[in-house]
Amino acid sequence: MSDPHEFILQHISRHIVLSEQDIQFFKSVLRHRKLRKRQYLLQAGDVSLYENFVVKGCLRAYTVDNDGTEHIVMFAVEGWWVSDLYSFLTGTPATQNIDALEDTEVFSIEKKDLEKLYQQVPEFNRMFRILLQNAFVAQQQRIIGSISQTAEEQYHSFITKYPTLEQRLPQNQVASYLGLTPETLSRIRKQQAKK
Amino acid sequence: MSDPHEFILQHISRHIVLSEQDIQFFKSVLRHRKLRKRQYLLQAGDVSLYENFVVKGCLRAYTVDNDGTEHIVMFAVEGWWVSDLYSFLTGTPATQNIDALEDTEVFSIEKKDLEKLYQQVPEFNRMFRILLQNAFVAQQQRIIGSISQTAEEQYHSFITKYPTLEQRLPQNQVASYLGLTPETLSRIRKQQAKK
DNA sequence: GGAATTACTTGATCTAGATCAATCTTCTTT
DNA sequence: AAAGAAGATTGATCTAGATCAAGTAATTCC
Repeated sequence: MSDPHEFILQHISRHIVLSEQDIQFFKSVLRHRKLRKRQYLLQAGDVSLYENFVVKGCLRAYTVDNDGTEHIVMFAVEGWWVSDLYSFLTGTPATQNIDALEDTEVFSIEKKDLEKLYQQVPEFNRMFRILLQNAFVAQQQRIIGSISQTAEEQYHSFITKYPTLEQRLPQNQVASYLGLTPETLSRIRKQQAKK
Repeated sequence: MSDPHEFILQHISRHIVLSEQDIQFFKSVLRHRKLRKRQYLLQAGDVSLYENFVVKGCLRAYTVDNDGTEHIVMFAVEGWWVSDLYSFLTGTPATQNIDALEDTEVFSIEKKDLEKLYQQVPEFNRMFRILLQNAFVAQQQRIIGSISQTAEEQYHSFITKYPTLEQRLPQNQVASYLGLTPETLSRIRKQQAKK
């Protein structure tokens, strides 16, 4: 499994079955890239030209508001796809930044190639349909949490849902994902330690 | 366009092209239903057995928290699809309620039929992939708004994004969608009227 | 068409979480 | 291994929006 192609093909085979020919074509559109920790994969203002699959490491997509505060849109670890989808679909400048929280390896697919892929191997429509359904459900839950739960409840949901992420991420990144300040999250953790 | 089948077929033809045979099969899996205002399409606790397309009227999907407060997950007007997707996919009891804010007509597709549809007319994978991409983008924006904007900013974003919905919905429903109390929304509107 | 729900408004008060500030700890990088 | 940067903690204070309460305006429905 040290071969990165092996890893992505495994992932895909969970949802669709590809012929040897399909696999060859798919591999041919993948561009393998390595990012150092803190390196950008996408900067707000540029157009998101690629859909990216994380092979190793961890990325974050985030926006920066008027007073310079970062707000995390999503994390992407091994097996996740990430881009600024709106920018990718429309060709308009990205509002999101994507950078590496750890040294990271990705496969990137260019938009034109992805379109070709959908045509030549329509099964990929099915795969992304399924992945997007799952993302849709997760996002709805995050929205409901965000509008109906206290900070403490949201944090608790987060660690139950993503126990490994919680281990792996700096606390301030989790705070930003939840829409809290690092101070508030620190206090919540202190509280919980008592129990 | 008074024929409801005409309406849904029009919508679908924006994304995919169907043969006469495909159309016949598609129509055969649609169940047309009418709901009175306030009538449930789905109650939390029941399994979401259908994916529903709104032909006429307006639905809301919402959860109810421990103190009985409702939180709106989404609205669905003409041309939108709605279900408790998690329940629909997994067969587990729904956490969401769906009911009618106006007298409403929908087409419902049973899960088994939808699966058959994906098999017999794989183009539907493509269509739902595209619709889900759009939903993904919209939900990301809602999440970012919710964790980074003030109540006033969120309300402003809402009316710019959904001007017709804003007209059509009771104010307290909009408040609930935004995660605000009706009192707060009322005060925001009063503020804005001054300007 | 009038009673009864349901929706909206306005005021007074409260509170969860933000902000500001200072210190401490843990990683990075050389 | 030491210096610097980034992350975490703790305390004091502030504030946006919630809650509680009471009244007014719209709808709904017999």
